[in-house]
This record gives sequence, structure tokens and C-alpha cells, in this order.
Amino acid sequence: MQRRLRLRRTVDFDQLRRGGQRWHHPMILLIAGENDLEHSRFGFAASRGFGNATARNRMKRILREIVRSRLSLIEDGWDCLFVARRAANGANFAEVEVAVNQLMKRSNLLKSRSDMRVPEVVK
RNA sequence: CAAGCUGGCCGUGUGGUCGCGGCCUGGUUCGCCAGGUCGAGGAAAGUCCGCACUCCACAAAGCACGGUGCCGGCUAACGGCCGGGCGGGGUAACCCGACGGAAAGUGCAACAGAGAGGUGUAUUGCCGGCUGGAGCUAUGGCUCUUGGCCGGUGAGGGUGAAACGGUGGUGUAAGAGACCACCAGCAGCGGCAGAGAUGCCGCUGGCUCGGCAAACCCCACCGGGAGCAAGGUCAAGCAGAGUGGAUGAUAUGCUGGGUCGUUUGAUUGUGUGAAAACACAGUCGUAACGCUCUGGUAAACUCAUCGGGGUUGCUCGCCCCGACUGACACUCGGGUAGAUCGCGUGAGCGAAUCAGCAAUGGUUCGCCUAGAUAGAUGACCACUGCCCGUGUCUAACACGGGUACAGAAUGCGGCUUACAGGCCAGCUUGAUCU
RNA sequence: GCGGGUGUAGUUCAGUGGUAGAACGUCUCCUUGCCAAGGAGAAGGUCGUGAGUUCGAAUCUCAUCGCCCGCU
Repeated sequence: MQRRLRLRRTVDFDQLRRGGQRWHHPMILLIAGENDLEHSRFGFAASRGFGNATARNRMKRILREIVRSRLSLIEDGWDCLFVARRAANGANFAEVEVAVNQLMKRSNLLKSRSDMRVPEVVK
């Protein structure tokens, strides 16, 4: 995933955690909020409690790859933060993919081809 | 063949599609794009030691505190490594050891036991003496005693983790290093071998003088503190200071000079005084601090608001003055976010060769090998390597499953811990065959 | 990256070389018509794990694992 599509500043993360809308899944927590850019940006996080360094890095790589593969389907102008939860430790690519799909649908962040309705997110 | 010991090594590979980071080249609408090339480990881990590097502190020495602890060597250094000594374990290959000092001093040893540190103890026991009782008797005594008192003794039994040497003898009422021989151990002196730890030998001594220092401690040696989020450079924003017509003045920052005052040292004079000394005044020196004086230097003729004044009676406009007002612009020093350097040519890797038992070092040749910063190695597919299970008598083969521990963040030397599965070399013991 | 603390009964904690303890909780009995309170008694421990020192270790030493906190 290109670096300009990534969340890279501590300030951005803090803002998102304070003001973002949240969707929960046993494996993953999704936090999203509007930005002023014409593209969306994504961040990936796994706390020390998730597992050791290898497990944390691997989970972030899997999430990054899943999001990258469906970039064209996601609405522009949103900051999204995916937080890996403890239950996801040990999960393989396919299992995580299912979880991400569910969250995407529930959050209405996917572009719909027929109507261009705006996702319902608290401002 | 089986069991084991030691040292070293590997820890899937190939191709395809999509994707990521660094560097180089070219293009660029300066957003990026294209091509090339490189891109995790043996432990990258834990952070237990040691260095380099950076900043801070610092006369020397000592004390305190912490660490290390047989000897010699290697090393940048180490608590690491190599070789050796001693002790312990194993049939052996081999392995393990915080392995200085207990006659420098202070301490500790529960319970049990008679007695637990120095020279002390006596329950049972053994022995002797006196005496009580019983029996026999040839009347002299003899025998028994699980009675009492006094004395000798520490060999035996028993307690304990540990009890002041072991074996044999002499000796004695019974015994004891009381004495003797041999052995073990200790101390002192000497000799030989060795670089040393240490080993071997001899003589003398008292005859035995124990354990714990991962108890305090003593001795020897080592150690300043903090860490790459160290530290350097650039520097939005916010806050601060200054400037905003000219000149002059003032203020501020930086900087140079002078003077004065205070503190302090030297010295002269005068006064008081017997003197020491004190007081006052002057001169010279010394820095530190403070104040004052002075020079240099730095910076937009901005706008708005409010108040006052002027312009022609009013409004607008214009002009002037003022403000604990605000904005804006600029300047200044410090500096946050951020950027950038630190940051990978190094105690580097590979090969050959020389010195050395070895750790290691020297020489020659070749190689350049990650550098991110919410942190780059991922996803999918095909074939394949290895291991396990099932099917089959075995093999081949088929099917199913598994393929670890773990992810660089300043670098390096060690130690420790985790790890599916496997390879190589040398050695030991046992069994069998030739 | 660096520094510090902690681990003992179900819970909260004592114990700093010599038999593992207290409070609360649990269980049994007494008391009561019943419950609570009260009284009596009992059970409950790999002293986080593994080595070592010592005659003897929760305690001393080393290694290791988990948890918590702080600095930047």
C-alpha cells in the first residue's frame, strides 16, 4: 500500500480515537472519521497485549494486504484505523478477510454502484 | 548394530501474478512514473556483562558503595574464550566447580543429644574403694546384687549434618596419643621440577589445633554519571521581546570601553592609643557582583479601533496627536511539532598461508552485504525438499497431516534463554560377525 | 531505550536461615421456631518455575517466567 494512503502521524491517530465512529468484531475494531483529503487513509494497530513482535507485525501485514486489495471499492475522504484484538492472534488470512468484510458492510464505507448515499457517521 | 560423548553446520527450493522499503539511472505536469539493483537471524530475543560513540561532571589521593576472585595466556574490554592445576561425577569418551583468606577479628549451628567450640561434659557402660542386703561354708572366706556413697575413665552403646584422627600393639584395676609402629591430616624449614597455580621428596614440631565467608568481614584487582528517545543542525505554529515618518532621546538584545559603589589585598598620611589595632582620607592592584555613563550594531514612512484636535456649519474624506487596544509585517534570541545528520568501510566477511598445543594474531588476495521511523520482506497459485501417520509383506506409489523458535531500529564482542526437523566429523562403551 | 517494584491459603497481606502464619471467606457443630449476629472447631499451601550454597532455603545466590508502575 502506498505510503500516502497510510496514517502516519500520532496526531491523526489521537484525533481518530477521540472523535471516530467505532464498529466492533471479536477479532478487529474499526474506527473511522472524515478527513479533508480527496482520498482515504488507513492505519493498523496491535497493542503489546496482542502477542509478540512477530505476531503483531504479521497481523498488520495481513490487514494491510486485505485493505489494499479492495482500495477501489472504499469511499474516499475517510480515515480508518483497524485495531487487532486478542482473539485474532493465530488467525489466517481467510479468517481475517471475513472479519474485515463484515466490518466494511456494517460501516457502509464501501462504494455502492447504484446509489451514492453517504455513510452514516457522526460528524 | 545399539547406547552415548564432543565439536561444527543447515534450518526448504524454483517459477508465475499482485504489492512494499532503500539506492542508482532516465523522465516529470514536481503529485509522481519507468527501468535496474539490493532488502532479517542463529538466536535479530532476554537486556545479564563488556566496549566503541555522544553529552555532562572532574586536581591528586583516600573513604563509602558495587563488582570480580586457583594459575598462565588471548582480547579494545569483559563476569567471555583457550591452555594448565586442584577437587568432584561417570565403566569410558567426557562433563561439572563463585575454586583467595576460618591461628586478624565479630558472629552462627534449630531439634535431638551427656556434651556443639576450644581445653568443657558423664545418662547408660567399664573399673576400683567403702558400705548395706542375700546365699553357701570346712568360720579363713567365697559367690550374687537390678541397693547406696566416693573416686578413676571416655574405649563401647546411643544422639546428630557435624562429637577432637584410623589400624594393630604395649600398658593398666579399667582405660585413654599415656607410649610405640605404620597410615591420614596440620604447621614450620629446606631441596628438586615448573613461568605460575601446584606437585614430589626430606627434616622438625606439637601430637590433631573442625564447619559456615552465595553471615559480617579481611586481602588483591576493577569501576565517574547518563544514554542514539545520546547528541548536532535547520525550523512551521503558539507564546515572549523589539521596531514600524525623519532627527534626537529612551528602552531591548548582542558587543566593546570607561567610571563609580560594595567585597577583598597591599601601601601612604592623619587621628585615637602604651602597643596591638581601629577610624577617616588618599594611591595602587585584584577579580566577582551591582549600578551608572558612553560607543558600535540590528529592524517596513503599514492598517484598523477608540479618544482628542484641525480642516468649511454638518456628514464623508483628508491631516495631526495620543493609547497598559488589537491586527499585520519584519527583526531578535530560545525552541515544540516536523525535517535532517548521527546511520553503516566495520575490533567487517570469505579464501589461502605463516606463528602458536589452543584461544588468537600477522601477511596476501578477493568482496561491499538491510537502513525503516505507526516502522519496508506480504498475499495467492503451481511444482518440489524433509518428517509423521494410514493402505500394501517390503519397496515404489497413493491419500491425509505437519514444516519450528522467532522480525533488524546506533554498532560490535560475549553470556543466557526459545527452537519442527535434519546433516557432517571425531571419539567412547557394549553386542554380533569376519 | 532505560529504571523500579511484586509473585506465600479462595481474597488481602505478615513472615528476611530452624515446625508456614493472621484477618476475611468456606465447611461442620452449638445457639434460634427460622435467618443474621455470636460461640466452638476443622479443612485449605508445588511459598511463580529451575538450579546452586548450606546439616537445613519462603528467606541467601544465579538463571528464567508472569504481572504492575514510572521516565523520555
